[in-house]
Amino acid sequence: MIKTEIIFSNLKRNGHRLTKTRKAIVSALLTSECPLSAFDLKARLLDGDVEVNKTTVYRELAFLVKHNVIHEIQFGDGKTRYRVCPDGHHHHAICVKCSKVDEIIMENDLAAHEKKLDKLINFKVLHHTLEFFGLCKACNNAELKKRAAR
Amino acid sequence: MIKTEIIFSNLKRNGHRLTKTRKAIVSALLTSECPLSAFDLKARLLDGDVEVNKTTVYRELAFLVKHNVIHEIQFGDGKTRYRVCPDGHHHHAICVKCSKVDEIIMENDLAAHEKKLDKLINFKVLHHTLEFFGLCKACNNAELKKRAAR
DNA sequence: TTTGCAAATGCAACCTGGTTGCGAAAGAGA
DNA sequence: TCTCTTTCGCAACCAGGTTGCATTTGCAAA
Ligand SMILES: [Mn+2]
Ligand SMILES: [Mn+2]
Ligand SMILES: [Zn+2]
Ligand SMILES: [Zn+2]
Repeated sequence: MIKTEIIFSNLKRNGHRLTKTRKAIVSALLTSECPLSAFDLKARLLDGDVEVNKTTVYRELAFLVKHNVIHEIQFGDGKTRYRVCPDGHHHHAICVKCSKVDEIIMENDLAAHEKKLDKLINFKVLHHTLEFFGLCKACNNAELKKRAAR
Repeated sequence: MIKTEIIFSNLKRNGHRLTKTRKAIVSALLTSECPLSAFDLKARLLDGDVEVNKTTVYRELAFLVKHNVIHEIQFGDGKTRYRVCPDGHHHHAICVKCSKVDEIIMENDLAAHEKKLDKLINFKVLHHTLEFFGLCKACNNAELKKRAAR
């Protein structure tokens, strides 16, 4: 069974409706290579001939977050982005040129640092965010080429 | 020479004016125990009988960021916060209850991880953000007491 | 000390991302 | 098909932040 079907049947099983908006948003987020903002999403739905009001988009996103289907990501540019909940915790490598986003999974995450925080200042970590900003392969190559041409 | 004087004389030396707003904002950020939003700042200036228009606050903050006196911090709640540039790179431990913010300096930061990113996916890291969200000592103690009382 | 000018300020209007109230439309089980 | 909710669209709203423009102010040269 593909991921879309799993999500849809879980929602159904929990007594939620499968509206065209709901299906379209989940599908769009599943097929997107990077997290989407509400605005991005609205545009994408329109590409697939599903016209939805922005209020509906926001409400549907809130619904899907509440039911653990998707989650929010903040890149600090004032726009909340969304993606389908991944199987595990991870971070992001965000290209400052083209905005491409890669998921980063760390073998030994920051558990040791979190324990240290507890010991040193009695701070009990509930969660953390770690984002890397820089140049993706393509953008870095482009940059190098430009520099070589001079 | 105290930090305030160093900052003021640097600004002066670079041909910038020392307006009452500028001095008040730098002083407020220097004495604040945590990063302040534009709104927080405006309120604090008013406490010190310095009334400033919000536009002026934003413009002054932009000026100070541009001249490396302060820098922005994003905690993902839609408000940009500001603090005086610290001497080095660091992270934050943010209490989800009382919003207290502690600076965290890591002995061996994430340089190894950044190198790995380069090797594995050719991503050139320019900078990163790492924030820990959880309960500060006081809030955690309060929580424990509450639970014990039941 | 006065004067001249660029830098800084206040105000009103604007922008963007996101939210709310409410009546109308549409899922889905009976 | 009927009925009960959930969901939808619309218009109005809110918060954080920005812009254009006319006025004021810091400060240094005269
Ligand atoms: Mn992690
Ligand atoms: Mn670091
Ligand atoms: Zn890129
Ligand atoms: Zn706290």
